[in-house]
Amino acid sequence: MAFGKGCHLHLIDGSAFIFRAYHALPPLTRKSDGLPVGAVSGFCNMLQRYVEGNVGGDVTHVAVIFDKGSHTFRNDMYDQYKANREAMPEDLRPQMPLTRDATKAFNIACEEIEGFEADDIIATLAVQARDAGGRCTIISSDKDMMQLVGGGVVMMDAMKGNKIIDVEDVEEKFGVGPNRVIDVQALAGDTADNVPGAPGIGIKTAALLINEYGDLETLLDRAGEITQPKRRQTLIDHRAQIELSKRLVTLDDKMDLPFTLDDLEVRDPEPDVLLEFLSQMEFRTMTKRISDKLGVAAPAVADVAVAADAPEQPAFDAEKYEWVKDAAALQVWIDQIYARGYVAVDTETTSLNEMRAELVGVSLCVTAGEACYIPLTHKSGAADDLFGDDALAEGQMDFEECLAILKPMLEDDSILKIGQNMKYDAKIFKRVGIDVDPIDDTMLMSYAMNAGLHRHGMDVLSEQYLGHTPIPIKPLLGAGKSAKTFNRVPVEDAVRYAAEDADITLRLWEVFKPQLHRKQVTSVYETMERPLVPVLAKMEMHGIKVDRDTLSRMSNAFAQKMAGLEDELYELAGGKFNVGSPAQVGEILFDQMGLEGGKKGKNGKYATGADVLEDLATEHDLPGRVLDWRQLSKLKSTYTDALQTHINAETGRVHTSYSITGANTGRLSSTDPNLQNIPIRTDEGRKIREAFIADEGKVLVALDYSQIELRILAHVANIDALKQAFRDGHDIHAMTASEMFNVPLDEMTPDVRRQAKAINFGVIYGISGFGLARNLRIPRAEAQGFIDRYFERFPGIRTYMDDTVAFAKEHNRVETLFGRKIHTPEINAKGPGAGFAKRAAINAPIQGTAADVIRRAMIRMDDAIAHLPAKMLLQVHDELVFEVDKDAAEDLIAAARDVMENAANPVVKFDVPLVVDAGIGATWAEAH
DNA sequence: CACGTCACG
DNA sequence: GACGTACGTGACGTGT
Repeated sequence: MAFGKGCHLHLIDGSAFIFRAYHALPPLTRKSDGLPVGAVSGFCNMLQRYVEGNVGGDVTHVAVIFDKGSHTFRNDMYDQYKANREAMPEDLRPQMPLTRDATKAFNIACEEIEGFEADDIIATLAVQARDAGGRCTIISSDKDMMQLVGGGVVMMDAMKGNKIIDVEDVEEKFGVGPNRVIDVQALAGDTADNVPGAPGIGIKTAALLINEYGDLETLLDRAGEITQPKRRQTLIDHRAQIELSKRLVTLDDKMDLPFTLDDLEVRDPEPDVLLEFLSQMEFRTMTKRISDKLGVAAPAVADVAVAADAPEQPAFDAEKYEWVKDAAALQVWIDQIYARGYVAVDTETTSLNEMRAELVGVSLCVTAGEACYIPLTHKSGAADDLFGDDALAEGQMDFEECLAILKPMLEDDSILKIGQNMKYDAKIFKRVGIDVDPIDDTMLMSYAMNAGLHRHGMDVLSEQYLGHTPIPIKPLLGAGKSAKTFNRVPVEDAVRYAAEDADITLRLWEVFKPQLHRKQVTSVYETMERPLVPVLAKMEMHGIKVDRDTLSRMSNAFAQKMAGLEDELYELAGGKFNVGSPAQVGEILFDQMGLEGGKKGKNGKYATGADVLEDLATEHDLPGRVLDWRQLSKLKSTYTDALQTHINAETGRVHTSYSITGANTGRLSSTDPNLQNIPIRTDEGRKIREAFIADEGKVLVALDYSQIELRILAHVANIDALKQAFRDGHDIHAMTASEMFNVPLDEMTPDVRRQAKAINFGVIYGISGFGLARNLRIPRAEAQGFIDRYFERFPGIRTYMDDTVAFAKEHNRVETLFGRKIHTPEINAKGPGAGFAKRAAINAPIQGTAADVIRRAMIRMDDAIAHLPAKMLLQVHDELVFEVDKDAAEDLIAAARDVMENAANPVVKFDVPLVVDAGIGATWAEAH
């Protein structure tokens, strides 16, 4: 078919795909020869997803366009063009030709031309397609190609869920239509490509000028008419540079191409060619997956290509999983487990909440591909049947009999029990009287190796490391109101699903186990991840007593106050509105009442956050009242109301669940409910802590590290003045203020101290003048002055920050003092993402080291307080909360404080003391 | 289900 | 007024 009306051309920006694939994946190598192939693998996955996404679509022609060589006609114009680009990573270079091979293997046209950038080829093809009366979609988010949009040409951002970028989006980004984009770029320049532009002029100003004068040439000719003197002079002085910039950003859309649009017609992949390539790359699982999809047998060559030392993984086959119905069948599995010495275990239950969940069945796996499920309490009737048959389904072992057989194995020292998120299963087993030990946990292994690269849920891990998409649970359980619990799932379906989870877990373990050592995280995993599982399980199961009446009384009081505020607000606004709707609040403030300074966010709504409303409070009464209402609403809905629903009916206590892998830095996170964000900063909120109480005859004890992150900063950045202040027990913020502002300590004012405190925290967060200015509400220049003075006074801090960022750029990760690795995959990206990654990289070793310290304390705590009538209940990042018999409180404080203050020993010897403050009380409010 | 907002360290 | 910016989390209500 000749390209013409009705045709649709897709042009894929190959380089963008490659770099995304490279940064998205951990460094994989081909087993047989160690060739790096991570980017190729990701590239193939993206192509495959792209192809699948187009099945049934209207695309008639497609090509992947690559850059060729690093020297283009633009370098002849300007030798500094793209001169600030970092060199291509060593392990990416050999993969470049392979991505071309991959494109051809998928039977997609693959084009590159010496001396030209991919962008020029894309421009030429897009124009050809448009002129022929067809449509063109450029798959890229590169702003350099936005000049091409319009007249049937759009862009598509594959990284943002295939968002279409059309003329309107271009106008939003550049403030001018696509035909004037190059004029704006010529003025604004481009840091990423090292296009100079006009100094001091950015996109905003450029768009303003272009819109006023029509186009760049007119603007430059009439530059003398510009009223602002500085701007006028800039344009006159830099005319040549601006004109050069325009030539640099203008894409060549009239190239002579050695092929035509017709050569790009969509072709189906040829299975033999594609699978041959994939198996050469030794993408075993992808070969299997794609051969399944194409409906052909995986080629024998795939087996040949697999290195001899890599045991061939059997394919996943749900039909092979066994339904264990009686003791004899189970015993066969137990015998296998003892012969092997380890087993992957998974439980199925009625709830994700371990304190409410009832055990429904157990699955086991000893060899990849061979797994079983032991259903125990499946019901035969459906849940929604009013007269539902609550009888047990057929073919299930007796519950107690099964547990009696499993218990000795699960508790046997010589049998390693492998789980994915073992804390969950261990708690379920604990509630039926089984102490599972010893354990390994694939989720924690992944976290130790790959924190920051991806999340660590089974679906992600299976997809990433086994190339297998697990059977989804949704279709089995349903969703919304008609959702049922797992004990209502027909046993045949349950066997496939549940046994597969154990199978996946075992396979992941086989992949991860040898990697731990190679990635040098064995000791992190074995000393700071795995031992935390039983510690947290105990804390969570113990829970903390919460008084429902206190909460309920507070809820009522909040409701009354809110109703009063609502009346006042309706009065002020001159009508009813939903105070809880930021959109409506914004309309009232900025449209209806006409207050100044409304800023709209990306979805066109006014921002009405606390900072905005606080600034407006001087103008009008309404914003302040909205803030008061919001505070009450927050306290009521998130705390006094919701906490009541979390009080366990059996224990009368609240049982949170800690996630070990929730935060990339090593911190824990807390859910259902989150007990790490109970209010304390305002008096009203703080009262909620009065509902957290000790059991009769006991008290709550809270111990928290004093300034732990600043102490760690003083140590790692090696700042003598800070270290000495901590040794002397001085007020660290006052000391900082004194050093910076040359104010003697005894003349320190609270305000100066407050500013120094903000700077101290800012440093930990990767300070910027902008951020500090906003925080302190001072002019940006003043904030920058503070920062400059701080670095002048404490030069070690700057060195630490620079070194940390340099380390991150080289290794794509940072480390805590205890060896925890935190990946920063965005650190070498261009664009705003790099700024975030940089600050995160500065913060992570500090926050992470503090997290490691308290983890170590928690792991040692059990033994240290075993002789006391005390239980550890909660962790809040730098604080531990205990419940202890009244008369043993002081003993507990002594023992726990000793553990906490010495938790870094002997691995890290801090130059500063770690200091722990303690409090005792009948409630958490008192104890803090 | 995304977003804005706000609670904590 | 080149850009967009303090670090790390989780839960709630609104509005699509």
